[in-house]
Amino acid sequence: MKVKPLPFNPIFKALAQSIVAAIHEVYSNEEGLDIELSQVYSMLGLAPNLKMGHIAFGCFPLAKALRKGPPQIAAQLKDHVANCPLVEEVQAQGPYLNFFIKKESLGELVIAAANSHALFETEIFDLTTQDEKGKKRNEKWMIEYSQPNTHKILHVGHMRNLCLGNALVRMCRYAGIDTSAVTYPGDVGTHVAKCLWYYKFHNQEEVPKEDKGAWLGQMYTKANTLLEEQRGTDKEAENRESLTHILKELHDQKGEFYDLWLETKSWSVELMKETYSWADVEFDRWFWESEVDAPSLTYVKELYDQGKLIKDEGAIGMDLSDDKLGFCMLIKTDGTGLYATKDVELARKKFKEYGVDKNIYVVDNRQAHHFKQVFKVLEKVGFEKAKDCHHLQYEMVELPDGAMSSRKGNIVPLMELVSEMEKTIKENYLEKYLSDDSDHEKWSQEEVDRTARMIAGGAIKYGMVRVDNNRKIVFDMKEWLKLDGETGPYLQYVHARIHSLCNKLGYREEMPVNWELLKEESETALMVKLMDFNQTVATGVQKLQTLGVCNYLFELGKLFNSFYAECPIGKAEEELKHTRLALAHATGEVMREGLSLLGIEAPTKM
RNA sequence: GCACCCGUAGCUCAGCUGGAUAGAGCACUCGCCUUCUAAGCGAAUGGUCGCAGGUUCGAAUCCUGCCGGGUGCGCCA
Repeated sequence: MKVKPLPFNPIFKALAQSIVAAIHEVYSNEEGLDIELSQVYSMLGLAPNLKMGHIAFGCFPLAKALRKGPPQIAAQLKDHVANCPLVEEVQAQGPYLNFFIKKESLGELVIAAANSHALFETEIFDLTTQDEKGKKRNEKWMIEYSQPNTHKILHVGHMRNLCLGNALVRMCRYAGIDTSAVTYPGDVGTHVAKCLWYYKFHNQEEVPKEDKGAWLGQMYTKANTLLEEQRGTDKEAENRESLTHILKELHDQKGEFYDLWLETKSWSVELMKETYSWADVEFDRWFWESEVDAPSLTYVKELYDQGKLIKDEGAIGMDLSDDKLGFCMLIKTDGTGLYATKDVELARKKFKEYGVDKNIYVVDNRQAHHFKQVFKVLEKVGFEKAKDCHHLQYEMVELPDGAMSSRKGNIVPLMELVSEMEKTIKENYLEKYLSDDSDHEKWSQEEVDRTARMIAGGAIKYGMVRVDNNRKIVFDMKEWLKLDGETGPYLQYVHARIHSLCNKLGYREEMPVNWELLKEESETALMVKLMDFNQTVATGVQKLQTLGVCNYLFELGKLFNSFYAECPIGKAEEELKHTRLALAHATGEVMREGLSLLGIEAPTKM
């Protein structure tokens, strides 16, 4: 992505400055020496373990310019870098300069910064771009995610897209990018016709009072089954005729099926909204497929009239074989458009309405070819913004026995997973709080329900975004109901523990602290990890990946749990108690902030 | 046939813009609640990084070929 990382980490920045100065001091006479602060900054990283140091600088990239071995460079720079005010000690270990940072610096610049929230308000990217008048402004991105079809059911497969897109939007916004979140539901097409066909001619059931969207999804599945059964029989032609008739009414926007479409669509939309609300997702704009349908056809016809498209075998499209992308069909022989046609129009609409610098599509990897074609067509017809369109692909969610398909009906409806999980959580963990047992504080039923909801959300969302986008997720209900180990609830538990701890010991930001007292390895490890939070998010935004943040939070959680087990807080001497409490609180703040980037709520007790 | 993705511990996965001894979780085995939430902590076990070459001071990481699995490639979306 276009954004450049800034030297936002004050500790890294000070070290980088110090290293640059040292290089100039030591090698002032050398030729070809042209090293910049940002370069050195980007070469700094956490040391592999605390015995070696806190932050490491590998001298490899300097070796070529200086024509010296990296270990020699490290040894020569060592003494010149030691006077950096934040540094306790520097060691040259082979090709590396390893820095030990003063506890005072870590305490003030990391712990105190997290507790005052200054850490979360740091600008972590160079976000400015220039507008037409040369005026600087922040980058504007658009992320399109969640493209569910109406008249079908939302299942766990849709959750990956939803959780990934939501997390990316939140991460981009955290990073200061002006990001709009948009969705593109499919409310037209043959799937709708099939559903309405079954509903009108074959359904015997009463329309339920509630959950009409899910019920409608079953109509669609039944329609497919019946159409499949009647294939090859004398009904086949009749069915095809009916479907054509329905599609025509939908296209003409009049007739009984059009009215039926409006009504049934609202049932599906209700289900979508319920799901989005559950997922804590909000969209700035809903782009309906029906809304770009007609304009897309008009536009493509214009392109054809301008001679930018060709007719082949009766269909109109663009020959992209020079780009090894085959033929991109845009108008079928029957004169109607396709998916690609609408996406060409939608891209133009997005840039026109929002004037974004980057247009990202979160869509599964089966559409990779489709988007390459669409973007190439846009480029070839002279749409300059085509270069700013980006397909973010991810792998599918499958069931142990293969791919999910609402056509076949072998799916796990999302809300089924949610209720199953909430039930398990209550039974295994929360019901004990309802009793008058003196071991526990008593909770209200409402608190239990709300907490179960948060934890189920944490488990599902974390499960969806913790693996690499390119890796398939095999959904196994049994596995997902286990809530120990690397899971959302593990992270939420850390937050709940910290909250309860701070509550019990009366944490206040103004408590007198002495950072020098944090001598235990688990304390240092936690501080160093906390220092790396913003960098982790920045990298995630650049790579459009969520797993980095997940790994970070899990490691942070583990470090906290070790610290919690090893370092008594309540029983510690007053000054140490306050200092440790500040460290714990800072961890809680980073955990809460990090979870919120993933769209996950952090319960205060569980 | 062509294109893209995946192949790391028994299972699920990190690590991949080359760099310090290949890491987690689950499962299995041991230990830790009269002490701040045991959804936790500690310890032990477990790997020819698919195979073969190449580039490099250095390769799980980059390049080439092969093997195995998945997906896509004109009238669906």
